[in-house]
Amino acid sequence: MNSTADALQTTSDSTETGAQQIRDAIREAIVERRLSPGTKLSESDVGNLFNVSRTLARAALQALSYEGLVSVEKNRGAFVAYPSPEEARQIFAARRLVEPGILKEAAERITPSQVQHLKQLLLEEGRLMAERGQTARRAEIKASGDFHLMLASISGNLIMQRFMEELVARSSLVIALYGQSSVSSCGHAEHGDVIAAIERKDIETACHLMLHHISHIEADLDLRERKSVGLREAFEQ
Amino acid sequence: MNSTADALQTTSDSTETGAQQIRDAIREAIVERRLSPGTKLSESDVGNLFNVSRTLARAALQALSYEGLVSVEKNRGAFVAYPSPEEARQIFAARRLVEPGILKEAAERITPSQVQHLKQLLLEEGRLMAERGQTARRAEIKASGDFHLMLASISGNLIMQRFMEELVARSSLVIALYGQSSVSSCGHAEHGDVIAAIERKDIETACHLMLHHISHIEADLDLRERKSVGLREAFEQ
DNA sequence: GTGCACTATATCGTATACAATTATGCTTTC
DNA sequence: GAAAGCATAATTGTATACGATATAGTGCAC
Repeated sequence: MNSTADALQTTSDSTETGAQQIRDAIREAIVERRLSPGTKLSESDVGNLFNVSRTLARAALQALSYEGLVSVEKNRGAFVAYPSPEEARQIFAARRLVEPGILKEAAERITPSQVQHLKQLLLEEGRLMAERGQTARRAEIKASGDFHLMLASISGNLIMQRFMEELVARSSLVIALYGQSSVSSCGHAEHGDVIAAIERKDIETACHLMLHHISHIEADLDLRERKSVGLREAFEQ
Repeated sequence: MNSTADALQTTSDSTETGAQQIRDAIREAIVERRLSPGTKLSESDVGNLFNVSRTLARAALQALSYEGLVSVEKNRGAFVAYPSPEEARQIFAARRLVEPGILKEAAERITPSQVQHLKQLLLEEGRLMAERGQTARRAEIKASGDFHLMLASISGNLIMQRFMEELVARSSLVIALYGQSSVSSCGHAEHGDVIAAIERKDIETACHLMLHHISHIEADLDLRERKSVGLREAFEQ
């Protein structure tokens, strides 16, 4: 769709196979929180929805399970992932572990035009925050994640880029589940601060700001254990 | 035949679905370098080898492609991944980026019994280095990687653990392709040094040792670009 | 009325079948 | 003899079919 998404595609043949298209469509729905955690994704339903056979639907669901966005239970089916509080903590721990390193790499290689691109993304993010519609909120969620993905892309390491895509997507699920404040992507201003630090080549500060930013997102979550785990099962389909 | 599958399957959970078993078997074969990079993995051949249908073979190959161990080309088939020199550099860059962080986490949480376990792994590694058989060499490769995976496991972060599994597996492919010295897993002594530093809680030194260790592995590679890329295509099936 | 057993239904797991695409080899022509 | 084009074979892409497993609904016994 946008340049970011295109840049993230590693080896995309112009003709993506059917399963990949379905996978991407479902992933987008999950990340934009149109699909709630725990929602059952029946192979037949998915197939019917996209007018393909169960074969392709199944392949797409399998792919999403490798990314941690969908959990497939043997002989029971696929569900939009329902990350546990512990899983949520590990996701943010992983982000704190890798994002400073990615930021360092990115700051060393960044070009002026890429800085402009980052600022543009920030502007777009701010514009969407002002709006009040559902679609605007969804676009805002996406833009907020795109900031982190853009940095990974600038770092030039495709492996870290793919890993960040997974972490950002899973973060979206976690926020959907445990987020408290109405402003889900609270760190808009913090994004700007990071860019500013990058621009004046103050990498050390940029890393610290990034770490605080990630911790702030996590701090907005309510990660207390919910009742019994069995209860979750009762609602997951 | 079954004998092959059984021999490869070390920890066969009865609950694992067929495709997963096949995936694990092929992955092990790739990591232990019984399958060379570029080898064609035809769906029919894989299916016949494991006495299953193409459906399961295809699913297993897809799964391996998500891990970066197999590359599937549309309408052309699956091949054992043939990482480019650039890809190899990115793999090691990623390892340098994440392993110090993992090590820090692990060092903070490690228990005395886990230290013993690490030492035991090191001993096993050394024993295998002394032997001269093909199977010993394969086991050595595995043990060498297991050291890094064990640290990830001790860190307690499942996400980083899975990521490290991918990186270690792909490193094995890279070493198979570009490794020069006969001693492929050269860093046996370095593993010991890292453990020693961990044991005396000198985390800073441990991280530095780990970084050097990773760089040493990479330094043993010959990552100069090979002739034309087209040539590779000529041999890959 | 409660609990258990059994059947019925829906969904997943796997195999097979057919369509689409690519690779191969032969023939033909210059 | 070399190159181009067509026909054939091989392989992948996708759909359908059948068996296996879990869920739920019903009826019976107590």
